[in-house]
Amino acid sequence: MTILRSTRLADGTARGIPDATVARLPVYLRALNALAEQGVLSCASNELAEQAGVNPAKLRKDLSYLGSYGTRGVGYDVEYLRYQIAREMGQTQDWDVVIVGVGNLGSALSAYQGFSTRGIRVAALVDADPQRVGTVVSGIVVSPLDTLDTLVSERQISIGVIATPAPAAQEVADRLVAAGITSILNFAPAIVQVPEGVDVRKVDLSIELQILAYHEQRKASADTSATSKATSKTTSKVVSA
Amino acid sequence: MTILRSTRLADGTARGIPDATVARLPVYLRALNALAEQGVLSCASNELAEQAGVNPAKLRKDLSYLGSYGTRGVGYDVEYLRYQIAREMGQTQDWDVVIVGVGNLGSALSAYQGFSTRGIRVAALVDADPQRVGTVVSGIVVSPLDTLDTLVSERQISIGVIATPAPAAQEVADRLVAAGITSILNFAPAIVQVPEGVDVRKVDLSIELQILAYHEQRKASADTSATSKATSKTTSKVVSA
DNA sequence: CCATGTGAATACTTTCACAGCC
DNA sequence: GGCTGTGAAAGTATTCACATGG
Repeated sequence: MTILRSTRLADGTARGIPDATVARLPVYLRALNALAEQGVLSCASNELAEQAGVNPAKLRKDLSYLGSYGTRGVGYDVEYLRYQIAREMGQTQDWDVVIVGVGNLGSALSAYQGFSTRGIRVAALVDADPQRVGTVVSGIVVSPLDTLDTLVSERQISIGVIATPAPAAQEVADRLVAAGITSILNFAPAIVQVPEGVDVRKVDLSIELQILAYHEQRKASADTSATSKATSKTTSKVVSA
Repeated sequence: MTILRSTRLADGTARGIPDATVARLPVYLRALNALAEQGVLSCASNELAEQAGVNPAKLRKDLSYLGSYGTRGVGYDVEYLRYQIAREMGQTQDWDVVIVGVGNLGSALSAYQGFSTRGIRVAALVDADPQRVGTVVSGIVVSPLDTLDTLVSERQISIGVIATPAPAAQEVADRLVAAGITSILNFAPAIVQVPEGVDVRKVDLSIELQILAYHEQRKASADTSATSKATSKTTSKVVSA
């Protein structure tokens, strides 16, 4: 809906990194971590871009929003750049999340290995089902839904994850907001309404597959039209992530 | 990397729906289904847009790429529009997917209720671990990784889902491509390289949380700068999905 | 009248191409 | 010489505002 971005902070500091760039910084971070593990100390934008799966120019433009952390004629110091991006992304601290809904998806998320190394810590699990409350999932005791307020304030939780069925999503979002959460990741296939100032990101598993199905369909029909019309140039479509 | 889009098909048919629009059509479809279930027969762009969580103008523009399926002064016929979008998205047929990797995430995906009503059918499960092969997950027997070719061709599978750990992702992608798959949804936190003509979409759970953490951090620092400098206008930032 | 459908305006993103600096 | 950092250009996406037609 509405996106207001300050290009300049109140104090006059130039900020306001474009959304598209913010979404890629974690990818660069991961690529840099991989390089660091291989013992690579320095790299050029080409190499890093290749690792990250993006165009080198885009990588450089993205990094330019953070500052000038490279050396002309040389490249980037892996460790230094890694630190700068991590700092920008707020990864110098750990972020505690609460997962609401401990079904298949919620359980899988709570067991996900990739979070800890990215500054994400699953601090609490919550479920509305009394049958699940009290059970231990991934080493965490599941708490009842109405303890959200206490959990959030006591454990300094700043991010909520909705992993419930769709019908419960809006109520859970309301409760998260009431508990003071201002960032929500929603896996439920439902649109949740939140007050201004609260960020919601949505991950919808079927939608991703539906988008792929759409492209499959187009490929298929392009093929048939190509065979029926020998002179037609078929469309090649590549969307690399 | 490279995105080539044909705005016009070989036969001259006007096509080439923008990517951003394609990504939203499933959302509209879901909203329409919800309305249909409530017994709503007709709706205006405002209502549908509200349900879908988008701007009405954007909705109308999106729909205009499909054709003129509304009635001026009235709105859209729910069932008719639903069918038109479904057809455009290739949802008049079912799409079979194979999930590679039956760990926590793969299991959760195979049990996911939301797929069947969206034209997605989990047709096969595959894992490299001999311990898992032969076990039954969500009613499907897990097959060994090297039977991919047979599975894909015999069951007409067109979409592959990678739900393995990161190090295995590239090899799995290669095998999927070798088996004839041209659409891949990758949940592994790794960039996979694929040949031209293969679509890859990536869902990265930690990245979504890292993006939220970034915004949290900005909110926090905006707050502190606001308290330290009473006259400064703080930035309000809302990104609704 | 009223809500759609759409040109035109605006905003954002990507890519190019080269000046600038090591 | 070579690679970064960045203006400028090209390509997409969103939003506005109103002509259009039921």
